[in-house]
Amino acid sequence: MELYAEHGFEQTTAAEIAERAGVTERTFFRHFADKREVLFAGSSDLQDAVVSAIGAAPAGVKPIDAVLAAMEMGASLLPNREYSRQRAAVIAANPSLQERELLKFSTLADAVAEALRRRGVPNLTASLAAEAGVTVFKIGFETWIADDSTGDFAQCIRDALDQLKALTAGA
Amino acid sequence: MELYAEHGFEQTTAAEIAERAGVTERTFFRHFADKREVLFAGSSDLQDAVVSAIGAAPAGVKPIDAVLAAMEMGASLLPNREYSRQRAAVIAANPSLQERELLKFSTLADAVAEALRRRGVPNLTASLAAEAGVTVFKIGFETWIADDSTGDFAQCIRDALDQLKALTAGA
DNA sequence: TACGCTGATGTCAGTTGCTGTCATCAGCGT
DNA sequence: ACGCTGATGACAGCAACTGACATCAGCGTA
Repeated sequence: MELYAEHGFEQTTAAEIAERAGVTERTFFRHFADKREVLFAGSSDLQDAVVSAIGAAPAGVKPIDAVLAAMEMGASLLPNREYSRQRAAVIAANPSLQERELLKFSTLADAVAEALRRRGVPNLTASLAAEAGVTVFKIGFETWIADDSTGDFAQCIRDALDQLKALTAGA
Repeated sequence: MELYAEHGFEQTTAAEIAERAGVTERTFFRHFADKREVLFAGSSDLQDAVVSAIGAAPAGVKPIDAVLAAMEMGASLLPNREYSRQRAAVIAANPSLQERELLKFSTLADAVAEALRRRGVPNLTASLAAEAGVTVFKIGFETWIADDSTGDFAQCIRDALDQLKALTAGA
């Protein structure tokens, strides 16, 4: 993060990261699949928590509500706002990092959909609920780290879902 | 596409693609930013069509309906189902290609949101409507190329949106 | 026709991300 | 003391890209 924020992602070589960490470049690539993965090390923890939260929801809870609760819970696992903002800035400055982040979200959505299906939610419904959940998480995150944001992350997510509901409500 | 489908994406070198095309490797990289971009050459056409479709919607149309119409229109620009299926299989077999596809969809969503804002749609609403539209496009596409699919692409998209509406409807 | 401009291509060298392979070495149980 | 195992270092190598320069075809113009 230090090197990426200071010199930019592309200008930072793997050798420099390894040197800063006091190891060899080869060792660096044993710990991280590639240069980008460094910024997404904790994403599997988030996914595990969200998936287990879905599984722990009481029976009878509607899919979208189970997903919302899981996302709010996952929101509490993120680092503080200042760090999140800096990390987001690094990612926003580089397309290949955006690609990786999108893949992580996509993988998360697939895992959420799978967790819903295990609860008996039909195939298409599970996929759509999962995608909707990830979308409100993403948009809620953007709102949260925006300069004029005041509320907490979970509130931002709820607001986004309310907006989505209003949007899709038939006329 | 031929080489990717035959030997796989990673097993195909840029030199081989260039040779097949009768040009130098350097020339190949002058036409495509990287190895992956070959499979996404037409994505900007799709984006342009969708964005202009949003702009052409009659005033007073609700955002979600304008987006739906634009997505149905964009659906008609894709190649036939057999080719789309083969291309999807190549992408599904390689994570880095999935990343690129996700980035294209994300860029499309941003462009759609921007087009909505030009129509006076509020910021957050525009983002959510755009994301919802891309989601139903993606899920509709998956349904369309599924083995047991019968209807056309536009119908798959409408079905996905109907499901999403049912999902987000309050109890 | 000769000239000069422009855009596309070829050539070549170089950097960097990433990988396979083998040696080394610390820790740890027997 | 011995052997096993997991982590690391050392090294060579491949392939994706990039920058710089030369070449060449086409094309308008004097």
